[in-house]
Amino acid sequence: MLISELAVQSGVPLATVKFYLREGLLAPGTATSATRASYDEAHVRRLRLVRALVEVGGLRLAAVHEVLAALDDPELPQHDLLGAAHDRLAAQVPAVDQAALDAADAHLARLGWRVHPQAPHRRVLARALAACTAVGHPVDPATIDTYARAALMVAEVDLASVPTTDRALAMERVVIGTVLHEPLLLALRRLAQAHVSARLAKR
Amino acid sequence: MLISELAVQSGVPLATVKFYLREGLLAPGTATSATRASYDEAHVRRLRLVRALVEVGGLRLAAVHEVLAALDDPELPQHDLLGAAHDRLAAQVPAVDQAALDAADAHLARLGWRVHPQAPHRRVLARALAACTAVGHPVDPATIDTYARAALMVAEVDLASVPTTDRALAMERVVIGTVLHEPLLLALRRLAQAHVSARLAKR
DNA sequence: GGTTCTGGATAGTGTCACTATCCAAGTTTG
DNA sequence: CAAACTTGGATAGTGACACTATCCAGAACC
Repeated sequence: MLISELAVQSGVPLATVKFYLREGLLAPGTATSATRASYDEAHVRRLRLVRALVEVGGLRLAAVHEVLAALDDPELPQHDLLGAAHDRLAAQVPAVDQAALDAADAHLARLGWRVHPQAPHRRVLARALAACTAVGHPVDPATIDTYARAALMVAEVDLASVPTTDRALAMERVVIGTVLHEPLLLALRRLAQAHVSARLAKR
Repeated sequence: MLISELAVQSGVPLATVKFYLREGLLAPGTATSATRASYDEAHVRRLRLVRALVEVGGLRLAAVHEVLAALDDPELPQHDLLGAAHDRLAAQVPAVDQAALDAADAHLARLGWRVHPQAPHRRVLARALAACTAVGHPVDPATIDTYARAALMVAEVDLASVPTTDRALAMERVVIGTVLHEPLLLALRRLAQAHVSARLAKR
């Protein structure tokens, strides 16, 4: 497949395909001559994945880069596939002050969740909690508990659906499950809010 | 309070406070002379809200504008406070093709959720589902059902925590609950994934 | 043999969220 | 009272980001 066909197939403008090649988000095709290269289905898939991560997942290209590096890394230990994906997805989360982190850890301890102390999402949690407090609407522990139960339900189906046989497929599933299912969950939450709200209004 | 004090109090650079005033994200202070104005606690609160929405909620300033307009609109009907907030939060979601929308509606119908056909989150859901399918990992209905149950749990505590007496406070709660609790839920989901993953590895 | 397409290089665009500078008018301080 | 500072308002500049456009010389198809 020529680069122009790749562009058409994937629905990505040619100029953008070239840009992704330059940025290393897409592997070069196999050169068939000095001025020609051929691309295959794998390139189409990769291109679609990049677009999905950017447009639906809201990732920036630097994050996409990290994710793709993880996908393509054959050295990545099978057992910490998820941790690797998470680290690469939240690498750029800014530092938070110790008090906020302690508050987040207190919740995690209450929930009985053992997570790696370097897990970047501890910081995300801490930031979110601190922000709610800062605007005068602190999150109460009972609310956290409900959110946590919901999160646990979701996490269980997420991990259950990861194939155990094919490593490459598992890796891809983890990434897609983590990134592309987020808007899914958020959309469902807002729709559920609308549903519950309508239900309440009817009574 | 002078503008320079407001900047210090809120932790926002003076140049940025001026910028927000220009953009209409912050109400002008009450002029005490031709070259002086005074600001109060309400300005500090508003400034903190704007920063939280931007930094933690990831909203762009145009969306913050919409949200603040809703917060400040005394005409807004009490009963559809949530709908108004949602519409303003997802106004710029691009259109999706009919097939994707139909797929999303099929799920909603199965769940028995009655939502307004103009709810912008139907489109968000449709986009997310379509993206998963496009990259070769379609979401199966059982997964959606679990996500939906989790979303419903969360939505119920969200709405239960909205005060019914103070309209202004209720409005603020809806906005904060919708926007600032999102990173909370996402962080908890990822932490839950790590927790479940560790639990599985131990066996 | 002329049009079309290639990879590679370079430069330009538009959006976004600030950030910096300047100003004349007014206020505080010594 | 004068020097130094601060004010609101206007205007312009910055830097990150994700493209998008143009140009090129050398193939390749027809």
